[in-house]
Amino acid sequence: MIKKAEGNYDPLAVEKRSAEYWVRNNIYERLKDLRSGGDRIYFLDGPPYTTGDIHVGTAMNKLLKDFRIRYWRMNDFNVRDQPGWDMHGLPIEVQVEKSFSLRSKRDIEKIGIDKFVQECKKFALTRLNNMTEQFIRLGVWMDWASPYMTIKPEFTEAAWSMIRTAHERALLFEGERSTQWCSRCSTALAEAEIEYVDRKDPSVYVKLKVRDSDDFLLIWTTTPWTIPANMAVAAHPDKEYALIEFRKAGSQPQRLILLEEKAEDIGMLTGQEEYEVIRSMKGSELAGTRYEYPLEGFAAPGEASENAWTVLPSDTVETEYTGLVHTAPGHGPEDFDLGTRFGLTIYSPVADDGTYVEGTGAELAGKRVLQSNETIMEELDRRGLLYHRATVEHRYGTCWRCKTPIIYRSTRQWYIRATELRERMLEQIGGIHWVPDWAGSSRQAEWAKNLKDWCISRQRFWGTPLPVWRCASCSETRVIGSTGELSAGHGYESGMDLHRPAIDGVSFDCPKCGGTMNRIPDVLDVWVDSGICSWASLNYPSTREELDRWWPGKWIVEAGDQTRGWFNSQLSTSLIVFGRAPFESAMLHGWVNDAKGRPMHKSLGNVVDPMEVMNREGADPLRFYLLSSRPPWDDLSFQPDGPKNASRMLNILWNVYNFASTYMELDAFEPKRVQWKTFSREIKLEDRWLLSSLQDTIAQCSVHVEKLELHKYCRTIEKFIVDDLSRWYVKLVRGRTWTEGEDPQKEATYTVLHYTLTELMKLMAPVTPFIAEEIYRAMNPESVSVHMASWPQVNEVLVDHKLETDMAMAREVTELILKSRQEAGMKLRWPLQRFIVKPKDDASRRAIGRTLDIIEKQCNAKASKLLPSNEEWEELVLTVIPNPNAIGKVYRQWSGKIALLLKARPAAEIINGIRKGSYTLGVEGQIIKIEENMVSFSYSLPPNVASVDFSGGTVYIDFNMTKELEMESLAREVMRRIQKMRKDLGLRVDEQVVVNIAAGGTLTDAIYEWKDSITSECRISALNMVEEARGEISESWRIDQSRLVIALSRSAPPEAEPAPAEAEPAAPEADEPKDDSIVMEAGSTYAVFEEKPEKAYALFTSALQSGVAGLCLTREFPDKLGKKYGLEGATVLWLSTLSDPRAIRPNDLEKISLQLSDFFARQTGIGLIDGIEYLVSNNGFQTVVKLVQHLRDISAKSGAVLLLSLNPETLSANELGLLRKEVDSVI
RNA sequence: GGGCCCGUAGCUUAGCCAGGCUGGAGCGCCCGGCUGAUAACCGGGAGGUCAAGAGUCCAAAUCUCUUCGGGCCCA
Repeated sequence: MIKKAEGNYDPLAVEKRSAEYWVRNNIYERLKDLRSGGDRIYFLDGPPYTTGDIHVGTAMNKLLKDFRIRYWRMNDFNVRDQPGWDMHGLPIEVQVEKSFSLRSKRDIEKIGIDKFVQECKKFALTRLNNMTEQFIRLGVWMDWASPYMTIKPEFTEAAWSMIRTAHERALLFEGERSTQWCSRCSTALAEAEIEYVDRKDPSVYVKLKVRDSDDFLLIWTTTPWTIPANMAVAAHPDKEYALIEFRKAGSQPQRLILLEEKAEDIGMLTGQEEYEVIRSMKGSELAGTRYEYPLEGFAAPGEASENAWTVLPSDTVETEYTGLVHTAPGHGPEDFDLGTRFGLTIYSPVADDGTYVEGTGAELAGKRVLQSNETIMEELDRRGLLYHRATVEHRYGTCWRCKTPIIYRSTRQWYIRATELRERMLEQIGGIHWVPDWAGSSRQAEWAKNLKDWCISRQRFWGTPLPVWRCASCSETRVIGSTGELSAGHGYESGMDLHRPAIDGVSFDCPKCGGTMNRIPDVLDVWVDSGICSWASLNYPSTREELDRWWPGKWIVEAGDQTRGWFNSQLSTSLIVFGRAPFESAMLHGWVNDAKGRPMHKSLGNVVDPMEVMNREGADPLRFYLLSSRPPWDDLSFQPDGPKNASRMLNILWNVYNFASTYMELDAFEPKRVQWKTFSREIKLEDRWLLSSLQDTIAQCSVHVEKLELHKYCRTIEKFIVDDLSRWYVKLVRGRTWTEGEDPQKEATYTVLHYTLTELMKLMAPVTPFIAEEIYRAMNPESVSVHMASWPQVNEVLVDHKLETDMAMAREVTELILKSRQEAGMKLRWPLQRFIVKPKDDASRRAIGRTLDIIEKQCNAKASKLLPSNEEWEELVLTVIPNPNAIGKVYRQWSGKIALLLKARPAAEIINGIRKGSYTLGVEGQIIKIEENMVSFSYSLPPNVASVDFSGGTVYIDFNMTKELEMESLAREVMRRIQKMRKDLGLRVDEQVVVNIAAGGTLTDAIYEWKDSITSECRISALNMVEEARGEISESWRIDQSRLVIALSRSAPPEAEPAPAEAEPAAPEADEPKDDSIVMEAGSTYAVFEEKPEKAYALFTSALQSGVAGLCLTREFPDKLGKKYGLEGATVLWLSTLSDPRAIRPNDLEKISLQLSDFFARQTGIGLIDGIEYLVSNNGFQTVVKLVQHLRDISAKSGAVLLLSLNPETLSANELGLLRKEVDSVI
């Protein structure tokens, strides 16, 4: 049975209920079972890093995944949805270092690698659990029980195997290169681990003295700390350089060699007054120029070679600054290349912790390089070699975790020859389906074109060990590809942890020289771990089974920054192992920035915590907001109000659900019992319209979801809920649900609402899974879960586009009339006399024609009229406008009089006359002929009528009030106030009340006139006009100028739930004095006037005890009544709208009459009617009196006793008098 | 410096690919209404040089180019 919604929309409560339901009933597992036979989809989760808490970006990321997985499942796919975790690497090492207060790598070695690594593992696992909880709270359904983790042995094996394959294919090499290095972490970093930030650095112009000359080469650099390692100067061979003499008063002239075109700019830097080009030369001519090492004696220079400290030609030099580039092959990557080409010493006097090594020079050794810029600049200045210094702000790389600025330093590292993979990678990128397409065709392809060799070794601890062993004596190397191979090593133990330091203890005998091979102590770049996850998580290469079943992945989705990250690492590793991409399609999603569009950073203090948002607004609102506000691939500026607004929309949905379920429960609506035949007969225009609109919504949502335009999907749903369902449909059908008793049209509404909510919840299940589950299950108590339902399909039978456009026109007209009413200051509660529609064509006429009563009702108009197309409304007033000029020309002195006469005549008569030929008037005995040019005509609106144009014509709105309308308006004002008071009293919608009103004048008249409507509309059992109004609550009101006091009381004590037997007091029968003084005669009718029906029941039970048959018609709950009075042997007919076999609807008078008549006709028993007032309020006084008369006559014939019980306060004096007349005696 | 994305009301945005109605919404603001879906909701109003400039076209928010600003990726 459908139950009323649980209170107002409380996202947190709904989410708790749904989440608990899912866990308690294993819904997720059952869903997977349900879809296990479907077509397979391998979804690949990009593993988040286990560093702490989820943030809005990761929430967005998982949301997109969750959405698509749920959608796939609703389309019967069997989805592999294993989530993953990236758990190795520097970020965790850095955090663990902090927790141990360690400051360097050496400190780690001091406390022991084992302890450190164990702590890293513990850290990662704790964070993993924490983050899992958070994703679950967000409503993400993935296989949280068995995620893949990059620290597991199968990942180590897969990584080793990949590296072994790379080695076999000659794609693995060790080389000395200029490496991006973090001095704090003492390790190399890959491109993907570098974060670029704006940073201020020195901008320095340094003079290098040309040998055996007074000329200087002018170089520019931002890294003075690399000058000790200077080995050469680069110049572009094709550019024009010049030797220039700069002159300035009070200074020695200086001769500098630089790019000729830059002479003026450079001169201005130091305020040179004039310059002279002594000699121009090409860069190629400059090549070979020897200069003096600038820091001789201060820093130790690198080892000399033939080209050391000379100008070298290089095409990479740009025409910026001086065009002469300081070259330190031990540092910059281009410098390194140039140095290698010209046989320079690769000199890097910097240790792995970023300090100058011993022997660099007394003032430098042991100093941090980045802090030595100043020392070096001062020294250069002292030597007269500093031409100019300033600062520059530029983008500079920092370590992704500790934010230390990177340095370039030449080291020996292990590389994957990614450059070899480039062509194949581009080809694969072209074959992948990218969303949006520029993500692949432009971005990823652009990245791949610039692909560099991948440095995979790190000098750290917490990571997958590099599987390379090397002989200490002969340097023979061996790459291990599996634990199988490893097991042949010394120190290997079965099942051993493959991490450092345990793995470092495994050694091999050198096959070449018999020496000992030890592992190179490096670990792998973490991007290797995540790069191989598509097969490592399938336990390949240990077994092939899962790989064959699933691989390659169907779809991945990550933020745009993964172009260089996960997208790249997956493509690279997969090309090595399988020669193809590991996924078929990829989607890019945007970043979630702060409200102003700036990226969220702890340092900026603008980070939004998704858990906080969920705890405040709820997960469903957050989800809906994140998906609805922008296309997934655009960046999103997170608005603090966003989730709140989404919640407001969901609240409207909830209100619709609340509305539907309230009445469904009240009427015990059973969707299964609805018969199509009845339904299709009773269905009304607005029902068919909503059903059609729903089909549109389904169709559009399906298209949007297929195109992954989730924002459009969300907006389509929002529009349907707010505009169509709530603002229009519910408004239209409100009246139907308010009718009492069985009503096929009401049932049709329920059916439509039930179907609509059910389908809508299926549509919403992927985006707001919690509320969708609650409403879906409330509507379909026998169903297990909305998430096990199938994605809705359009039912073509229900589509009616014509009706939709017609209804749109009806809404347009309604809105215009309402607007017009508002402008006229006429409240909606006051009935409008009428409106007239003048359609401009037949189509509009048909549209308005079929929806006219809807418009009428919505505008609260008593009547309306639809004119034939293009026909003018006959009540428009035709007025004649005399033309004094034309009249005066002919009739001179009479012209004023003629004009007056014309205006006094009916305009229609005049126009008809003129049309027929002429119209004549008599003025002072003269016949005056009115010519066509003497008058013109115009239509004007009758008084108090407004006209508004709409797309299909014009509407005339008649605002004229009549006495009757005013009465009705006042009555409605009274009703509204009673309704408000009912609510204040906290009554159920179907509960009866007694109302006493003290009012005067017109108001009293209005109330009398509309009494029937007021009593039925407000469920009043007795409405009394009194001098002084008293009741449970009373309130004083003002309507226009009149005042009134309304008092309101419950007519019966609130119906309590049937209480457990032991709580119920013992039947009071024995204690109650029986009133034996009254003797009831057979065939008579008695009325008992009493506040509570005690005497009546006493009489009834005593009669029963004498053995006669009894029948009781009551509003009381039968069980309760039985306990109280012990009505053995009596039939109880229960007046109630609830569905219960004993219940009989209070407004079903025919049935009531039938059953009672049947009883009274057959025997000489006693019948008690308790609750006359209830019958009165449902059927009107007159009708009930007729029933009483009818029963009285029957019982008089058969000799039965009819007993009526009623509270005299509930009827007016007049009514009581009338009733008295109908009975034999009043007790 | 290059590649890509974005720029529409105070804020968040639809429309742009396939040029053509009065550039639609939501939030906020102001004014009003409704009252048994109601700690809700509904209507109206004010608020736009569609980032700027140029071009194509009968017609440009939409197509092209340039510039400026923001983001991502890379030099």
